[in-house]
Amino acid sequence: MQFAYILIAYKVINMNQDEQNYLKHYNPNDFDRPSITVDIVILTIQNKKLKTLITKRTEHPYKNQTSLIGGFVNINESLDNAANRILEQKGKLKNIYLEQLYTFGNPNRDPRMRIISVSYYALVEHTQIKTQNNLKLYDLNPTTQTLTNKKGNPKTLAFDHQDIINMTLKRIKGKLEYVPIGFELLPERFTLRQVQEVHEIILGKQLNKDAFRRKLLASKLVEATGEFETGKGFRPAEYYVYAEKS
Amino acid sequence: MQFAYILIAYKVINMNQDEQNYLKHYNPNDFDRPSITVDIVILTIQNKKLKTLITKRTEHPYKNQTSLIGGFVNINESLDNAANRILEQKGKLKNIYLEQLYTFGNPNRDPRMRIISVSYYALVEHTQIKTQNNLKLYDLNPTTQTLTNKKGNPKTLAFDHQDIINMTLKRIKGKLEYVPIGFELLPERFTLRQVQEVHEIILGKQLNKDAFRRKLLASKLVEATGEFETGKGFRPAEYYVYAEKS
DNA sequence: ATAATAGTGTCTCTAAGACATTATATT
DNA sequence: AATATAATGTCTTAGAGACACTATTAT
Repeated sequence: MQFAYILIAYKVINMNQDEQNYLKHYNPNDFDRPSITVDIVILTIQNKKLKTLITKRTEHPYKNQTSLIGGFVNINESLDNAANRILEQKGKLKNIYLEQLYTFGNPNRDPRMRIISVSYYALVEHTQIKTQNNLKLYDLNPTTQTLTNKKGNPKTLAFDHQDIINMTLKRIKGKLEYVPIGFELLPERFTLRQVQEVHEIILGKQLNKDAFRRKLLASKLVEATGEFETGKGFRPAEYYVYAEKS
Repeated sequence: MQFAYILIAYKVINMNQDEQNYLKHYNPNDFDRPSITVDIVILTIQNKKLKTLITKRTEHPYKNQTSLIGGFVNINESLDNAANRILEQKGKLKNIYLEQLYTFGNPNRDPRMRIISVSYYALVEHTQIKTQNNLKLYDLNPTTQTLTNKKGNPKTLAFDHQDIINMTLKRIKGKLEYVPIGFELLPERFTLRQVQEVHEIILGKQLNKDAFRRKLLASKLVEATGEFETGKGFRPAEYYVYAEKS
């Protein structure tokens, strides 16, 4: 199934001609190559808890086990495009905050063959998520890094997907410590208290309210709208919007 | 050159038997697959300047142009192992601090075919580097992100290797802002002034001496040895060693 | 003695934390 | 009016920056 081509090296005055010739005779099948997948940790916050969107595998290997949303990278699409496509096709999510995390390449991480996984994490406002048969939100405890279903039962994941989740948590915790990134988890208009809540949930610890507000306002990352909450039995908080750095 | 296998799905009581059967009929050649390389940004500090180890390509594409040290990932080795192997074979460096950076997967980043590059950066003490014909240290200005050779002439890199360098600089600057990571660039015994110099060189700005010392000592990351510099025309500084967090 | 840097001590300034006070909605 | 939280103001505390001063070596 594999052919070996003999490459004849020669020098010509015109380097481009030389290079073109080389490329014409280059056979990509000369080497064994791994397959590439993209796996995505989709995070959201619902009922003041961190959750992640998980699917159930319908095929071998790890059939019927829970796993991250993922799929193979097509030969002609970029990694980011693949992640967005898979997010749309398998996660039913479009235009979502997405960031590349890490590439997992242990030779035995998939029993079928050598598969390298480029992992991403996505942050989504929870109302955008449409759960269905095969697409469920599980609680993710950011401190213990444990996944539990609605009944509170712990869930183990297929492949090395738990490692991917662990690294995601480490990464976003690290980011949160020095820059606020929780806006993608909130609706377009949010109160300062909500931003603090997101940070507290992910970091797993209480934060100082006054200092948090001062720092957030000083960062100029949020902008007051002049609009206020309604329906709460206490003084309404002002709504803010995310002001992308100009 | 590609065969399509027909997979017959059937259920058996013994799931493992079922899965084994599936794997037996699984053909990895059913899909087109990209090739995977590892590319490494090797950084060091010499004569108070940041430098990077660069090679000259002997083959097409980008023949005779400068590029990062890199190579293909073997089908049975992990990404980290591949990086270490390539560092040894092509960079003549062993047991070096190495960290995965980012995975570049633009479909057109290599004119030969689809090649995805998992990039790493390495930090090395400069005396460990053996430069030779095809392996040279070039100055890397951490502010302008420009590469220059000994004569001060700017150098352009093959492929998207300049992007990889840019991201490396961004990453290590970000890391340095909140945690000292420069020890890998220094000899085993170093003075506090040397640590500060490393930070100043990479960040491209002067740092407060008193605050830097206080913070570094408070971090418990360094340990005094009781030994001192000699041969300097002024008060000798004490040597410290890196004390890995216990 | 001089030059040059190491290392320490102290004052100032900034920002985080703690706490008190006022403001404003629903019930 | 009672309640609960929003938002602001002030005091305290911790740490960074600035600066001065002493220590130590080679020349």
